[in-house]
Amino acid sequence: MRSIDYESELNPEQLEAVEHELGPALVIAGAGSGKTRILVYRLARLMEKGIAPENILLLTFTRKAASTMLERARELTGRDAGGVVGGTFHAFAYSMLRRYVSRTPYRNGISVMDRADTQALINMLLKEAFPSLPKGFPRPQALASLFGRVKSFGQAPEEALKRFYPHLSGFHGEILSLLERYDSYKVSQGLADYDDLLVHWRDLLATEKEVAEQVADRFQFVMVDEYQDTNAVQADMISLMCSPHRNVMAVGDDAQSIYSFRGADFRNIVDFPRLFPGAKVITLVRNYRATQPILDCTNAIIACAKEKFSKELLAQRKGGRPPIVYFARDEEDQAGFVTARIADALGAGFRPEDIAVLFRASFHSFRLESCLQRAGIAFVKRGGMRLLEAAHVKDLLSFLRLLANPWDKLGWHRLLTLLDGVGPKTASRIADQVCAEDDPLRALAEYPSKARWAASVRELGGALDNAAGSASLPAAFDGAMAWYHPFLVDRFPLDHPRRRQELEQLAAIAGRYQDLETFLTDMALEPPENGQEEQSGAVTLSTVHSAKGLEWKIVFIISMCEGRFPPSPRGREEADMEEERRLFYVATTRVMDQLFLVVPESVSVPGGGAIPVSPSRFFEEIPPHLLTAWAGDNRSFASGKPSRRSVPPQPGQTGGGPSSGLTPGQRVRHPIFGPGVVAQVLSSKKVKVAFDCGGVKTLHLDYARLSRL
DNA sequence: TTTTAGATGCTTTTT
DNA sequence: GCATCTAAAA
Repeated sequence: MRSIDYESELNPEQLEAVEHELGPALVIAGAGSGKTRILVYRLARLMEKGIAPENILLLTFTRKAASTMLERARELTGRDAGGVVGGTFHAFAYSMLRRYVSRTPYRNGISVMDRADTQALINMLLKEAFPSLPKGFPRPQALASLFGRVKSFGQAPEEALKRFYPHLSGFHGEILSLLERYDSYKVSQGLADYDDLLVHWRDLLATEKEVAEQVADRFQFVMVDEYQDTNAVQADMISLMCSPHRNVMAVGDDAQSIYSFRGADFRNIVDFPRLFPGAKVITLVRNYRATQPILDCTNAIIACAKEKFSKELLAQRKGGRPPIVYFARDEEDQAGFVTARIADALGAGFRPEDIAVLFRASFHSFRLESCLQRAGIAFVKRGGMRLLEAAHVKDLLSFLRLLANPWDKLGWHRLLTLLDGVGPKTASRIADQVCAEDDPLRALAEYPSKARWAASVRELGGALDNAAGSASLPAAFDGAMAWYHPFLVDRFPLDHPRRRQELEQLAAIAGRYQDLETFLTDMALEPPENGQEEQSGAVTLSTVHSAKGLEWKIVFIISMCEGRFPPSPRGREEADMEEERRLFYVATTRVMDQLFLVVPESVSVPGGGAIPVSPSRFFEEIPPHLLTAWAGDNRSFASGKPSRRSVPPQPGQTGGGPSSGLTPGQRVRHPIFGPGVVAQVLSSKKVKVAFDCGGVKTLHLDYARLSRL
């Protein structure tokens, strides 16, 4: 076994956190300050001190984070850390609920619903309650997120409604009764949505003293990662599980709280010392990831946050270059710029894995994706539409789900409506009839009807019945594929080969499972990341949310304009802007060496066409001298020619163009660097400007949007 | 009455 | 691209 020299491998603050043994502790770990390192080393240290792995609980944001940390702890100590229970709050709560299922409202098993199921169920109940939706009543999607919000608030639903949805006050009664029906339906059908897993476990801990004691006894040391993204129910859960021994260490960064839309409240982290009086608070600000010019910028961004634990990151690395800003004419130009710079970097010896492009919302990268494809640059995309949410995957999973639970009306509905001539009405009728039987699968196979769709209905029943009898999960999967394939081709004439491939990927994943139930649960709780995730030789494209906790040498943040990042402020509150700022902070703290901020001057709108947009408001929060404007050519990668930029002169601005008429001494304003004076005219396209904020910049008039003062 | 096709609208972010 | 809405066809 290797002995670890903690003093030399950790800085003093890290060491303090790692050596912490008993009692509550809160570690405020700034971005890049070695947060994972602390958790891993502390895990190792606890085991070294003789704590049994079984007595340690590690709650993380993704299962992957947990398994990575366990693996690293194992490498560090040479001991098996496999006894440590680690995973997401949801997965942990689910496993506990299963253990104590007899004490829960659920009689038999619990199956986990994913978002699509949740949506479908709400839709069904909504239609039952209101055959036609009252005017102004929230739509199914809005209702689903409302329910989630209300339940993760952790208090009486009425209170949550009053607090978060005052504008719906006219419907509160209806919403509450719908919520009640939704909850009781799930219990009666053995279903649980994400929030139910947390809420039921919390309730069990709160009401059954014996359970709480047993759990506290089992998990004597609890570590919580990403504490800033916990919601009220999760905080309750921690408090209930840890109150006997108080050996809980929460690690997080209030500045990186970006999940309030699903009930996370960064005040949890601020309140931790109050929840656990006497908690040791350790703050880590030494940043090992980036260089000071980058951190000056990120510090400036987060300094504008209204509520936070104040801290400034300090670079431990020397040198470095400030972020580079590029103004793109439109999204095509933006894509071309990023592609060209990526090609440059690859040419300069960077590996594709060193590079990432980040954006606020998944669809922002569409243009870039096709541009990269044309350029022959491989990429993987994280975040956005999950494999599981694609229609064809849902179809196939519905088939499998019916094998596990033949009374799953939602599954029936989905499959039956695929059949020619069967719409929602017919599907519901058949589902109701079949579900009343002891063996719904067989009942469908023998479904008596003379309608023109009767044969295809019986065929579906036969396929299901057949697959149900198959020996293994892969065999059942094959059965599902055999039945589904004709529908796949019919429904997706354009891209069914691609979709088929995805289904085969899914089949490969399913092949690793013994048991159908486990497979389905895992799919809901920890969906596979888009296919071959850690694929080497590929640049990463990612939403900012999915980039949390990761780092790259070169990072591009694209679509840095109003309406994209932040998204249109329509009906949004200041609190949302605070979260947007934190999100921007998360994005900028992913970078190690070079950060590019790309600002399109126009973006395309759904109907086709483009509208002009202004740079993101967050630029106003960064002192201009901390940024550099891109001064090189933008070679359009596809054509190999410099892209010709003809920016139409905008009101109050000098257009690009040779006759910009700027002369030394002229006062100008730059959207980012602010006011300044022209120091020297280098060519018809280039001028040197001395900015009032200090700093002389050479600006390319095609790129810089200078306005005369 | 039910189904379907065709148009429209609308897109944060995720366990 | 997807889900929902609307108007025409079975």
